[in-house]
Amino acid sequence: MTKFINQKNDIINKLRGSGLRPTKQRILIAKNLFENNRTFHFTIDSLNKKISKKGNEKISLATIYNTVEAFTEAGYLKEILTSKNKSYYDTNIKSHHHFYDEGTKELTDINYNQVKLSKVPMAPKGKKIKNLEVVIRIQK
Amino acid sequence: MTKFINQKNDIINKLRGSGLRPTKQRILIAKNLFENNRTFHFTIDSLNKKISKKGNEKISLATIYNTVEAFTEAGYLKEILTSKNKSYYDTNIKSHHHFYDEGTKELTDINYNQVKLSKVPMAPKGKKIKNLEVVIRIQK
DNA sequence: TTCTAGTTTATAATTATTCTAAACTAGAAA
DNA sequence: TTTCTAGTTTAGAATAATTATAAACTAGAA
Repeated sequence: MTKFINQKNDIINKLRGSGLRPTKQRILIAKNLFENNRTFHFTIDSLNKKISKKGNEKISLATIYNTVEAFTEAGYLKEILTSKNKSYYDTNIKSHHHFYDEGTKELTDINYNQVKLSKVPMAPKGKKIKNLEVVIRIQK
Repeated sequence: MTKFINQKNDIINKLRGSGLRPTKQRILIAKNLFENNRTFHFTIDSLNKKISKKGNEKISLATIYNTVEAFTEAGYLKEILTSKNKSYYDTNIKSHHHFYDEGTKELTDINYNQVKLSKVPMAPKGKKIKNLEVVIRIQK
C-alpha cells in the first residue's frame, strides 16, 4: 500500500520537477512511462497507443508531445540517437549503450559494464561532457 | 590532368558500384559529394542548395533522395545518428566518433585515435558488428 | 539508329511535428 | 467553499521531411 502512495508521490515529484503542474492527463502519461518493471524505448505514437489501448480516455497528441519534451529536458527521459526520422525516447536514463541493427533498424540496450573505454577526448572549450554512449552497428 | 580523369572514373565507379547508371544528374550529385578536399556532414536540403547555388541546372529532390540513399546502401556515405527528425549524412565513411552538442544540436567529428575501447560486447547471435561509434554528448 | 529498361521530374500523398486559439481547470487567495 | 486567473488541453490547421506516382525522357545494348 505504501508502495503505491510512494509511486504516486514519485510521479507528482517528477512532474513538479519538470516544471509541470500535475494534471489528470500528465499523471496518466507519467504512470505509463514510469510505473513499469522494465525500462523501454518508445515513440510519441507508440506511447499514445499504449495509453489509449488500456481503455483510458484519450489524450491529445499535443499534450503527449509537450509532456514528453518536458520530461526529457528535466532528465527523466532520454532521447535516443537514431538515423530514423522520428523521435525515439528511452525510459532508461542511466548511461548505457546500444546495438543498432541496420537491417531492421532496431535498437537494443547494451549493459553499461559490457563496454569499457580506455581513452576519451577532452570536451571542446567551454563545454563539458554530459554523457557518453557507444552505438554498435550490427548486420546479418 | 590524369588527376581529373581519375576523379571522373572514380565517380563513375562509385555510381556503378551502387547499382546506378551514370546519368548527368547523378554525376553532378556525386561530384558535389566526393570531389572535395574535406569530408563533411549534410542533409538532403543542404546538398540540394549546394548544387543549385553553383548555377547548375537544378535536380529534382526525388533524384537527390534516391541517389543519396543508393550511395548510403553501397557504403559510400554514412547516415549519422542524431535526435533530430531529418536525415544527416557524412561523407566520412571511416570509423570515427562524434561530439553531439545538446544545446545547438550540432555534431562535430572526433578523430578515431582520440578514443580507445578496452572492452566491447559480442554481437547478438546471427549478427556481426559492422562498425562502432562513440557519441559524446556535451553541453555548456 | 532504334528500342526499351531504367531514370527524371513535377506534383500529390503521407507522416511526424509544431502552432493556434478557444474552452477548460488546478490551486492560490478571498 | 467559492472565485478567479494563469496555466493547460484540445482539435484542427500549418509546416516540414520524406515517399509515391505516373508521364516524359535517355543511356546504352543490339
